Amino acid sequence: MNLVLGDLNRWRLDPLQAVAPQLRLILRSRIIRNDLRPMSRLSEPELAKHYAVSRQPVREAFITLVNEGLLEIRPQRGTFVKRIDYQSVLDGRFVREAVEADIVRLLAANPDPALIRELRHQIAGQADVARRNFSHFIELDEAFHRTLAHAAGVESAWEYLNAIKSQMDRVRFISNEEFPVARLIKQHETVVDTIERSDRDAAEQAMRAHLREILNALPKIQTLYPDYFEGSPSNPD
Amino acid sequence: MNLVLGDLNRWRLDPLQAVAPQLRLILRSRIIRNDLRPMSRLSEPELAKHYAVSRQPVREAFITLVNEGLLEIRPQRGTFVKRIDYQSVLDGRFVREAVEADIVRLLAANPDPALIRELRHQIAGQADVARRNFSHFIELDEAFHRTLAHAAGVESAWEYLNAIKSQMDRVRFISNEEFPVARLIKQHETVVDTIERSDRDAAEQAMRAHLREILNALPKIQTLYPDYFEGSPSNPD
DNA sequence: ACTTCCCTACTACCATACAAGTCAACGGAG
DNA sequence: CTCCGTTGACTTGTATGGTAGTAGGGAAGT
Repeated sequence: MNLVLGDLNRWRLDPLQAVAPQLRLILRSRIIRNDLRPMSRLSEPELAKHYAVSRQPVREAFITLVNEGLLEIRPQRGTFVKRIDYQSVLDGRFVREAVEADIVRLLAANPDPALIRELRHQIAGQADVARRNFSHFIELDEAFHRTLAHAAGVESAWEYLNAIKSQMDRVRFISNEEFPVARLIKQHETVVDTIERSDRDAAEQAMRAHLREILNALPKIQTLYPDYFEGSPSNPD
Repeated sequence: MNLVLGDLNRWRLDPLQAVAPQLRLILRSRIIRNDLRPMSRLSEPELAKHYAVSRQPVREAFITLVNEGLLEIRPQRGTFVKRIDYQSVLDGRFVREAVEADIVRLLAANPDPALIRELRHQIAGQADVARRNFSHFIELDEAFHRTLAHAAGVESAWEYLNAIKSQMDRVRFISNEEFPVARLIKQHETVVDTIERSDRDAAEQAMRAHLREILNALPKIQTLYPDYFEGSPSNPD
């Protein structure tokens, strides 16, 4: 069985920069976007040949992706795209809710008009691309939440949440139909509104409700694509 | 200038397991315990020779430690123990406060007598080793907080916080004198008491107060050891 | 028909060699 | 003495070969 190459060659390597980090980004993106599917096999030599590099940088990219929970290396057996750990998604969502609830509380305590304007501007952009380009919407969604963290003065806190966001985004890319984009945007608006009128409790609740949205979609998706998950109720491994 | 080897050879490598992960754990532990100090240089070939392995596994261990924010590889220049990013410690603490506040709220909503007993047992152990062995106390402290996460059903959430804990522990190991262990243990007791009597707000506040304790020590330590930090007010890089 | 063993084709892991960039010391020119 | 270019000993990054372990298929034995 050979590797699922797809349109892998859309990506180009910059010969001036180190190869391993570039491969890391490429593979990471492809896994999150479900272009490389769970349990599919990644062959070190095959990828190396395809990019005309040696096996070593490929291997180093693999190692970093193992640390991010996206790959699984089974020694002397092979390297595979990790299935999505159901419980980890739930727990990651829990972490995000806790952190971002505190963030909006901070912001609502002392609303900054410039920030409100910026957020409203971003939301307008989200509405623009809403249905057309789901992948683009996720980027804008990422930017929105990152802006909140930045405004609260805890931007590096957001870095800590990257691995969490990755797993949640994987779920979204498996089946974007399950995510009511219009509603998500409405929730963004509610968050901004409550911050603007300095209603800390309402802002916190709005953010918590927003981040619980995935709880509606997750079970459906797990039922539709059970093979993509592990550690789930119906697939306890 | 050569590497600070110290009593590096206290550690032994198990020839049956892969070398790179073992090196990763050894180096990680030495960095967190401030045995390898910020900005000190780590030489790939020197470490390789010392452990009688090749450069490759050493290099792979380095890469994982870069991802954990403990090392910094400057290409063609050298590999150095990263200085502690002041803002990252603050933001990491912020994340922990948010998450663990929600955790104890969950636990207080439905207190489990068996859990309360277990936690009290752990606290007794903490008091035992309190002054004698600071390193051991930190391990028990880690176990305490992990037990809370486990009981709340979000143990894998705790995994996401590991990198945060690492940086905070580095601060503690730089100068353990600044940390009033007796008070920390008292705060643990307060957390357990409030959970037991199902006082959610009090439990949350107790945990938040507990995790703000490092805010007292951090500025002092930064003043005493400015070279160990970067991104701090007085050392803005 | 079923089990056991071996052989082959893989794999990840490690060792070694090579390439390319960095930096400091040295030495000669002005 | 000062300045600048060169050199050479470092560094990390990449390439490639070798080793041990795994899995699967087929042959031999029960």
